[in-house]
Amino acid sequence: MSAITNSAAPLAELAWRELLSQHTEDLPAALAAGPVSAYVGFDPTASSLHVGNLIPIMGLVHLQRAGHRPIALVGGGTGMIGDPSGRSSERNLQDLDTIAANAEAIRLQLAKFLDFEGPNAAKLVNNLDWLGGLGLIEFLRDTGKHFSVNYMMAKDSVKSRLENGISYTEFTYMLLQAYDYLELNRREGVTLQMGGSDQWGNITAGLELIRKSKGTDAHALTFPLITNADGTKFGKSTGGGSVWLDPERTSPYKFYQFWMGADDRDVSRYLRFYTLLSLEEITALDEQVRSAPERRAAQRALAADVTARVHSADAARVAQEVSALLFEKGDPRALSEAAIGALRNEIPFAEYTAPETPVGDGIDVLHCLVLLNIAASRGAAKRLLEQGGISVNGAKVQTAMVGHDALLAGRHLLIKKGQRDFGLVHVG
RNA sequence: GGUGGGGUACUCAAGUGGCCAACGAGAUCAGACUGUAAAUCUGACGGCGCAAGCCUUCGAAGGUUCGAAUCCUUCCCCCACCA
Repeated sequence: MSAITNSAAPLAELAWRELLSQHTEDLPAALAAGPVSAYVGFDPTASSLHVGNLIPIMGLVHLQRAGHRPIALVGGGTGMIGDPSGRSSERNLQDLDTIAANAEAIRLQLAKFLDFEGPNAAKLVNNLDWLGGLGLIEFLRDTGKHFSVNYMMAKDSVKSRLENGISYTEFTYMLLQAYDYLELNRREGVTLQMGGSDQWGNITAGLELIRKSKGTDAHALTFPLITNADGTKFGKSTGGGSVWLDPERTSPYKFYQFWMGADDRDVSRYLRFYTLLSLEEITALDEQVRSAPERRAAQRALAADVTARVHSADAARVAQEVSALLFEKGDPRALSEAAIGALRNEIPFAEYTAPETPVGDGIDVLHCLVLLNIAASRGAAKRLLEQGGISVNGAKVQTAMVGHDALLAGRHLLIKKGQRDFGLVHVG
């Protein structure tokens, strides 16, 4: 997969994909000169990466495809400090065990994107390995000495926090990141660090440190911040929660649906960002968005591609089939028992248990909504019902009770909230 | 340590003794319209409850009062300036 083709190619590729924010001037020459080792850092603040991390991951992927060597750094050490970049308030510190567990989980997720075999095999490192045993005196002598406070205060990440306060700990973050870069430069010959555009300041601090301690140059590259056309934050599901790469947190079906829901105005960019489809293929899909937007061909391609990469080709196929079942087939009452069996694994499912104080005869739909976690409380469920937001087996319902005769094959109820939130209940 | 300002629901932000579950905006959810899109309009938006109503909330704990987010006391935290 990673035959060395044209080492300078990734820049051209990143450029047409609109993934370049800024980079150091002589980076093109460095990439053209031969394989380069490049790294991106990931914060182990959660036990899973989310779709917001995909851009830097894809950056590594493109680099590796062009024959360079990608290194993913898990911030087991820096994660205990917290990066002030892009944040308005102080972080909560996390304990060691949590961070170690998170770092390991993230490592496994990254392994899905990068090739760890071959001449330019990817590598995973954890900065706890060198930061953990770093002494304060040593750090101040060798690293702190190279930075003036004036320089540090001029960085955006610090400047924007001066009004509301920033702890000494977070203030020091950029030095630790700089130290990481220097350390990787020494250990692994890394000469390129990449990251989101908010990382520019931290990355250049690293360049500074390498230049001052070793007298050699290194490079920086940043990716643009991703925005949605409607101004909302990228990477939030319709429920407002993050879209995670971990199937336990965000099911493959939900994940697939997240991409299916992409705005027409965004989908072309997302194809460039998050898939490896060629410019020709994407241009063809763009054309389809223009001529037949209602077919959502681009969204389908996007969802299928990303789901397959993050989960598996199988998971993507199942998500696709389930989506077709829920959105494209006519009457749920015609669903076979086998089809319902497949749904059970993909959408929220609950065994029905009668509420403690039954309101009437039959099956209590409000209770089902609570069981399925589709509604937070019975009161919320009731409001949804009153507003006509609830369908059972494809038909709107206005009453809280449905008779047992409504049950589908295998005694199930298919419940829908709004346009696209489904749940399945089995009545024993 | 001193002086002044501030801590209100997911976020921003009104509210200075009863009309406050708390103005408004954003976010979110639902409905109409649609294409699983956008925009627009409508409604909902602390919890429980069919309802009447009950319960919990305005940094924390006490107190005054028939009644407090609003007044008093102590404490915690943030910001600015001064030392």
